[in-house]
Amino acid sequence: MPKKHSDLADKAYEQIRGLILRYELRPGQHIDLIRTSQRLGVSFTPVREALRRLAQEELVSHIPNKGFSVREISVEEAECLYGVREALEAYGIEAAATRMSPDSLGEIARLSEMYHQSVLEKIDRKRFLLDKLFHIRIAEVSGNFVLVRMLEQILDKIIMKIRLEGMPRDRGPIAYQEHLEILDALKSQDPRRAVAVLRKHLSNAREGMVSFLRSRLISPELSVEEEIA
Amino acid sequence: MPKKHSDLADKAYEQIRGLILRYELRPGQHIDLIRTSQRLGVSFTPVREALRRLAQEELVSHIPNKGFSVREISVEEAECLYGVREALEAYGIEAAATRMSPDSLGEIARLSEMYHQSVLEKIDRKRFLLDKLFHIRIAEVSGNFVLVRMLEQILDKIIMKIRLEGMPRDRGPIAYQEHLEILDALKSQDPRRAVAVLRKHLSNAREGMVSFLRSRLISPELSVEEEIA
DNA sequence: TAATATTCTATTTTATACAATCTTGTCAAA
DNA sequence: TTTGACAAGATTGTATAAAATAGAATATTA
Repeated sequence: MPKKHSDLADKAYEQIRGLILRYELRPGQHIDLIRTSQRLGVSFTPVREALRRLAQEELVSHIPNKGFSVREISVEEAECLYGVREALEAYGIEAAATRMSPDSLGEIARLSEMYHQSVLEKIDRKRFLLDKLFHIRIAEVSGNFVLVRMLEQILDKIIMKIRLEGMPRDRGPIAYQEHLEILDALKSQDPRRAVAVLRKHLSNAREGMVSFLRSRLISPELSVEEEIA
Repeated sequence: MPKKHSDLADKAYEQIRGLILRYELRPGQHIDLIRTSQRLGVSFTPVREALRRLAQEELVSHIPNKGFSVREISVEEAECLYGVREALEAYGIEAAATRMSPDSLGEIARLSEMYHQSVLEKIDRKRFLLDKLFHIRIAEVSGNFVLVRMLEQILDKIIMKIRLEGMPRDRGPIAYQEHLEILDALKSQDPRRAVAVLRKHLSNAREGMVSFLRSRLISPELSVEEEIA
């Protein structure tokens, strides 16, 4: 009988990571060791090791003698993340464009349609996941597994930021159209066009994100004023 | 004020990382918890947490119930690393080219000359460090700190691989010339040329590395014998 | 003899107790 | 208001024991 995970620290890592990405632990929130280990039904030791890993990954921050907390991603950092994302994905799609198998193309087309569905249904959680998968699958075809791993971490952080703060409402359908263009470039095995279309797609997305985040930046102070009044 | 609880796990992390990058712990070697914690003069706990972090960073591998060992980087992975490196650095230098201050340019020029010195002196350790600093400083000017952190991790792994296995002998002086070309492109604030020259530089370096590693692949036993002797 | 179970041992992993240290907030004195 | 002592609570590090596991050694079976 094969046991799935016999590594509690590993399990704790996956679980806490999930809690963070699903906002059951919110950015800025202190992560209480006792509470968390009770929640997961294990002792401190594996939880602590999990948190160290997450700190290395920069999903949580650690201040010596003060403990762990869920990392807050600033607008500036989100922009940096997008910059790196563009560089990585552009490289990935260029390599992938000439290696696309019919199977891969089919899979990516399928993901596009599912993405479209989630846009129509307005289910954010599903939509962000499918968007991520669309981009990851393309990167995977490049054959560069180092790239894939890094991109996953980048995307998770970007999603963590924008899923909390929100995005322009009309972005979804446009993104779907852009996905179709990317797919089309991939079908015609045209690396240069694929790169160009992808770059356009990502720069649009970044623009939307940044302007939206900056516009929101004014309101939290207002709410403080409101509270005083 | 005596600070005793100032994060031993962090210190252990830095120390073990150093041991790995300096080959005092060799790729493939099992990392004994007892021995290592004695060596660092601390108990298991901080060492274990450090190793978890290093596993997350993929400098050590972890097999449940078997423990930790220094990661071995294959030729394929080294190629992947180089691919990502090119993508990241190309993006970085493009952003940096228009933001170069005279100070930054001076610093980078100085690093180039020190690199040249280390090539002439044939001190590998110094040479690899200065090469890394040259590339990192340029990336820093981009202002994208996410990029810098990722690049540092990539470069450390590449260095870890090629410092152990070796590089073509004549690569040093050529690399120096290429560094000068990069510097020149930066001085003239020409992003496109900077990117082009950098890409050429890195693809030359990758070529050299890959062909050298593949040629060594035939006689790995020999090299081990030599190193022991 | 070969294949398969079954101990056994060493190591890793987890849990827990405890001490040392650090942070923070409180309260009184300046 | 500021300062500093102090207590309460949390974090960190150590030590140690219990549980789980892998790998080797041994025994059993066919």
